[in-house]
Amino acid sequence: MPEGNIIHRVARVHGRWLSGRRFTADSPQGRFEDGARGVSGRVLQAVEAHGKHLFYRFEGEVRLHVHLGLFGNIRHFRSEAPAPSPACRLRLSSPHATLHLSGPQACELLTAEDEATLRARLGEDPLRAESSLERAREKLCRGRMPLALALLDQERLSGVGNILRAEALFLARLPPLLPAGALSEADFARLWDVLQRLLSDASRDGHIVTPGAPRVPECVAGKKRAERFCVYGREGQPCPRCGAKVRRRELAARGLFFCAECQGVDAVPRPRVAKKKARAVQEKRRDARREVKKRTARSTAR
DNA sequence: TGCAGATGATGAG
DNA sequence: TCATCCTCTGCAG
Repeated sequence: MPEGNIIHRVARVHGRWLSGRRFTADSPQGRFEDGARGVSGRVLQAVEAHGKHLFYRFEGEVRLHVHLGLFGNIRHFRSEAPAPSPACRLRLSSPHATLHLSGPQACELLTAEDEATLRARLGEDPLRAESSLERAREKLCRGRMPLALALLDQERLSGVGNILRAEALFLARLPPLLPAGALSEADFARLWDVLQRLLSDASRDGHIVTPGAPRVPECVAGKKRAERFCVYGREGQPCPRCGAKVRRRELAARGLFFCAECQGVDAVPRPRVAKKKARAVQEKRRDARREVKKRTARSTAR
């Protein structure tokens, strides 16, 4: 259930613990047997995160790409590992550490070229050192797509998920339905700053805690996850800033949480997205994805 | 204990 | 826009 912060944390921890170790690999679930054979017996050289994607580089230019999606889960064990669950897609084992990957959306071997193609498609990641505010603004702030949708588009900005979207827009006091192209330079700079802070704190701490959220100290380790947030999952509850009720609405089949008072939602008309243009963009992206898949299939066959 | 919903992405229509 | 993949969590009973 990860957003970019968790992925970066995983990359950091795995890079520290697992790099330099030689792993045997298998697929208890059986759906990644060929890939596991390709990795097995190799030394892990580096682990990198880009947005919500993980890239494991093994000796011999073998690259493992993992995307956890909504359901994916990755567990690591420094001491003796338990038996893997039947859903375990990939198990990486060494005498010092074991990793169990289950339910990923993507678990595949890529060539260097495939990886470069995939990464070229991703937007700026606020947690990556080489990310640039100007490039991020250029990619995010175009067109009439509502800001809340644009933030989840990983080709515009990578690593932001539904929680971060809601919390960042709240902290930056931005209306979620504002057309991305209408965002001013100053507003974008504020949003970028908020995203960087939220992501880096969450990557360090292991969970997102929004500054100003109600009853933060008591709930961090507890079950009431929504109380770590200002608006996400708090529909009908008072906004911690102004006391107005937090609202929820569906946007592209995802729940969007916001405070209409603080974020000036009612002042912004709902944008009309140019359907024909959006469809053309979607088709272009689909073609690009197919091309990567084809190349992956060809390289696996080799 | 069982079930609905979810921190994503993709393909079909 | 909707269905699908797939697993886990939180809540109701």
